[in-house]
Amino acid sequence: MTLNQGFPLPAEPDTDRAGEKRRDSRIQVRNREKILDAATEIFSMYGYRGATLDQIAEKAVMSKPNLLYYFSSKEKLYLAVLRDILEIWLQPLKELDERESPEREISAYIDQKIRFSQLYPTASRVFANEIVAGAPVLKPVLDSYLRDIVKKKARVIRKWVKRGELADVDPYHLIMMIWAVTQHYADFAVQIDSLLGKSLDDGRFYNQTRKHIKRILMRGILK
Amino acid sequence: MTLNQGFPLPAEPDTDRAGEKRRDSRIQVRNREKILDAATEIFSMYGYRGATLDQIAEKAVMSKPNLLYYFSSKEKLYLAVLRDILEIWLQPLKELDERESPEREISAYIDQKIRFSQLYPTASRVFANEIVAGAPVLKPVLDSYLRDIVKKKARVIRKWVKRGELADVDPYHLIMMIWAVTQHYADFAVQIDSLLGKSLDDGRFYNQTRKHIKRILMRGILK
DNA sequence: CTTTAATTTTATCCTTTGGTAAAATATATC
DNA sequence: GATATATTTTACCAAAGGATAAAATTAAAG
Repeated sequence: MTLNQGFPLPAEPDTDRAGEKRRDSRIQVRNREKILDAATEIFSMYGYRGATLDQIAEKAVMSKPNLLYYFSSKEKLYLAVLRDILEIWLQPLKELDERESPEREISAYIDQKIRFSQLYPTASRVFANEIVAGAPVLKPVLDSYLRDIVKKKARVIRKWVKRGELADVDPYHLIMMIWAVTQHYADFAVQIDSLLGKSLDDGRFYNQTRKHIKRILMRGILK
Repeated sequence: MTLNQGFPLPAEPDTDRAGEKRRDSRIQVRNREKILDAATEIFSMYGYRGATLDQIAEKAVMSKPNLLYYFSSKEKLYLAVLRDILEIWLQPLKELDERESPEREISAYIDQKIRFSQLYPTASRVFANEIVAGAPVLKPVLDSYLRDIVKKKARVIRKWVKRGELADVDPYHLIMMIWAVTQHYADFAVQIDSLLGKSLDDGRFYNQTRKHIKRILMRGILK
């Protein structure tokens, strides 16, 4: 468990293979992708420690040593998976724009988050797993990168409140509330399936969910 | 991974040791408790597969074979942990009473859920882990027991809506929204700590959180 | 005190797992 | 088509992990 030696998130396209010649042959790209997909699925079910390279290799239809040819260790592979996820996970928040109305912006934000849950449920679960586990790898990123972005966006929300366009809500709690609710539909999908027999794959259910979340939240925070 | 052969949840006080003599000596009780506590903590960090008996034994200050003297397998231990958790997890929902006002009842429900997050954050994380992993063990319980309770309580909420005491909300989405938001503070505690340097252990923060959640949600759903 | 039963320790087993070495095969370049 | 390079396979290894056996110790009962 000595995973984590600082996280080279933005920039640095690839942890492995620093400064090499002729990278990314056709077959490289295809196999790396195959592996990352398989790894995402396995990590989402068993977490970092619980996942095994054998499982991942099997899911990627590839021998274990062959997998290790592309990612030289389980840790490197996990980092690569997390890096991919973090990028798409963070994107939407950055777009909150104070010049627009909170109604429009927060609504759009919720849309994007629920979209993410629909499109990348397994990725969301890998992320959830990592955080629930205490973020052994991502902690540094949360403490720096995420912290900064959220602080910035909290300021935006506070501005809306001051302008009287929003009820007096705490920006941090609001953001976390949106995260909690939207991610729930990906992370706890099994539970939802048990209760309703539905998932976000179902377009009708997706829209119903989206609208419902938005209705309650927007009603709760708009003046 | 052949965990799960039906879940003997309500009733059946103990999976192991069915029908034995002289159970529960002083030392038995103490050690079982010590083990369950340690196991909860380890399972919450690594999930079922990722946790090891060595880690659990170490945390319980006990040799591995000694641990296995009390719980004859990792699986049995996990089941025991989950059973304990499920019991306290489910309790609050059962108490929703249609004869009272939704304002009062839902408010109380949120209070209880956030209380749970404060009192048993690691337990909450074990549960989260299990669900995120696809509920390999709890699926049967979700499909039967939980499903029934939630269905019943959905009816209560629907009644409130019909009576015009509540906005036109979908009961299932509402329940899940409450789950999502309240559990978030336990399950994603590291993230919250990164962003705010606070946790529900902090009484001030606990109350602020509780009130904030309630304010937004209640505003969102009351007429 | 003994004697019996419960608890703990020590030694050990077999399987799984992350990872390596080196041979074999396929692909690309000239 | 020969040569060099990239990819894949086969055969392993050492450590970790769940579990058992049996001896040693401690606690309980008479």
